Amino acid sequence: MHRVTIAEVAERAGVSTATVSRALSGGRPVSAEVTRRVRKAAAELGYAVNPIARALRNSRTDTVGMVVPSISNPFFTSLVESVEHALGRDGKELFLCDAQSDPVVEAKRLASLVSRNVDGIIVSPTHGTESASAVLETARRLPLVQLDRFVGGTSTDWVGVDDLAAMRLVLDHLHAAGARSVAFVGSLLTNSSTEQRLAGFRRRSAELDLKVGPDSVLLGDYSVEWGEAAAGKLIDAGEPPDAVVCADDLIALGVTRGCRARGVSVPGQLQVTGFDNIEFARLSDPALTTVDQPRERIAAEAVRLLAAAGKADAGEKQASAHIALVPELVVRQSTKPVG
Amino acid sequence: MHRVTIAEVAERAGVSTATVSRALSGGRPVSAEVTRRVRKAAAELGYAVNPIARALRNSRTDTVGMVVPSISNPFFTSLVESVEHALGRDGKELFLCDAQSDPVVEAKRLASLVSRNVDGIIVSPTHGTESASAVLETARRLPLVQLDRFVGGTSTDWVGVDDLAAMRLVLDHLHAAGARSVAFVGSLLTNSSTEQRLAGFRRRSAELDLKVGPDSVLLGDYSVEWGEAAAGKLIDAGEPPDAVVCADDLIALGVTRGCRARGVSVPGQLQVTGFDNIEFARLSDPALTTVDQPRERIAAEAVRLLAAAGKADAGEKQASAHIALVPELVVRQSTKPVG
DNA sequence: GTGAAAGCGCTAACAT
DNA sequence: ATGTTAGCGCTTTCAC
Repeated sequence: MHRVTIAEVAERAGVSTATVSRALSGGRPVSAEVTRRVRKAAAELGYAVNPIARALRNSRTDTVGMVVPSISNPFFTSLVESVEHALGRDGKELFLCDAQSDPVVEAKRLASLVSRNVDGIIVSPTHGTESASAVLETARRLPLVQLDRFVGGTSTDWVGVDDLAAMRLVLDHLHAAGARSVAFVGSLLTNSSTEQRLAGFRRRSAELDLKVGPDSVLLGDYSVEWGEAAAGKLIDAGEPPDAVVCADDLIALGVTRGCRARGVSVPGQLQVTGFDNIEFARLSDPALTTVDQPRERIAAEAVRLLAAAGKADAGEKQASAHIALVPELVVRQSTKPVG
Repeated sequence: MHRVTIAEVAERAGVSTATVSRALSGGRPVSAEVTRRVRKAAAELGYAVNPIARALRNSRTDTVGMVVPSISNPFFTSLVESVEHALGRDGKELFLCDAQSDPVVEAKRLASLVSRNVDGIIVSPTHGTESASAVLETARRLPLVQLDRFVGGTSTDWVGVDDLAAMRLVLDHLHAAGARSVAFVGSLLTNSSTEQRLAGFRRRSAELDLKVGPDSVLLGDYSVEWGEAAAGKLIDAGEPPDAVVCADDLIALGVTRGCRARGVSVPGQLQVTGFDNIEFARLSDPALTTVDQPRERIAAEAVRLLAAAGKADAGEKQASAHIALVPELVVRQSTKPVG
């Protein structure tokens, strides 16, 4: 139950601890013969570096921290998987934290990651304004990339999807599928995703001359329950729209349920679209037409930015990058087929 | 961009570094006056302990590692949430790792957690046999609790659900709901969950004199796709059973879809049950009758065992505990109402 | 109750 | 190419 240290390897190989360090991890030249002896000794003893000692010495941990708003939201877990893929290629590990949709918890997690000397942080902020101070403060101390969502003063790197382009795809499709009046169901405007998507929705629906009734923009939260409630409001108010555009798939699944509960057929009487393309979007009935986020690409860009920031770190802050990737529309059965 | 150290706090408070350490974290007595001065100095400087230095010194990290088979399985993410709750109460943090359903990745993650000196590990092994060596090896070095699933030689602590009791609940319900022939759809017998559940299924169906056809036990993996395929096999073979018992909710959702695709009504012609009670079990149509796992309780027990093992660690290994909690049946619309 | 000093395991200067 | 040594920031004897 005793941990093998570098000193024991050194003794066994008949060299100094410095040489062991260099032979195993160092960039510095060590003779082939010695390297071989050291490797052998290390293997025999079952030596593994102590990352804690190394981190204390190097102030580098080869670990990236990630904070997501909610680990139970399938979109974020799929994003986590993609980030792990991308980091794996660089030999880095991921320290994942759940903010539990609470900016206070989020701030704690960020502080904890900083104090643990992670090499960089990937965060999708829970709240558009309340998360701002913690995120910006963290960004002053460490390389930080915002993913998907972002907070107010966008002075940090960000990677996400082009929400405006996404809404163009969605509305163009609905227009082609015969919709003439549309509604939008999102979360309260406390995060950038809904904000951007709503802006895109308004702009494109105006351009296409799609009617948006006065009570046709409903904001709640990212949940099935809210989608269900929103569908109720739209239908019970009379004159429901031809189509409902949702800010994420969970909401869209709820809207679909709400419609069914009230005997409104989807897509027959009312078309529904989602956003994110989570697995259940494909599995629900009717399968959801939605916007597919290029997760792997998003994750890869984020990891790249983080690595770049880590290197440039010495040479003071460089200009921050905002990378908006263009998403794809996945057409399924919750919207009408287009000629 | 400079990190405040204990030395600076000491200087400002006019005391030694040892005193600062004792005043802030130590159990040792420090005069009230000095404590106050130290606290003040620390606050003014914005001091926060460096967990890495502390860990190197103490070989304790106040961090627990957790490894789950798949972070995209909603059951495991909900379990993670519960574990976080339980740990939060002890002021510990969670280092979460995804094994990507691969024993090789799992072994790497376990090794990494060990080398990072986490105080203990909670793991739900991906594989009943292939995970065994890594899990047992890890358990020799650190307090370790298996959650939900477990590997072969159960010489470590384990917390989960009483699968046999669960199957009794399920089959008793189906029997009361009029089913006379039943089938079972699970994953290959490479993990304890399916194994136990299948054993419980066989025993109770025999006791109740429920018919289990020769081709009525289908094993694949924990996925919607497999459930769908399995439903196809059962139906296409002719003489489908009255009810299909599934080893988890994802499979059950798939079976339901498969039935619908073939025009078999659920629960009219065929009843379906799941296991876990993930969120989508409630949301699917028809809503799924399933076994609810007492996640919070499972998590709390796991954390308690880990803490106990941590303390007892000095006094050599104590007997390991196997805690099987009794689950509840949640009756919804995928089974027929009972008188 | 408080201070001085050693040392956790590692790596980067600085020798040689 | 290799060895010697200092020190990352903290806690904990051991003195007083």
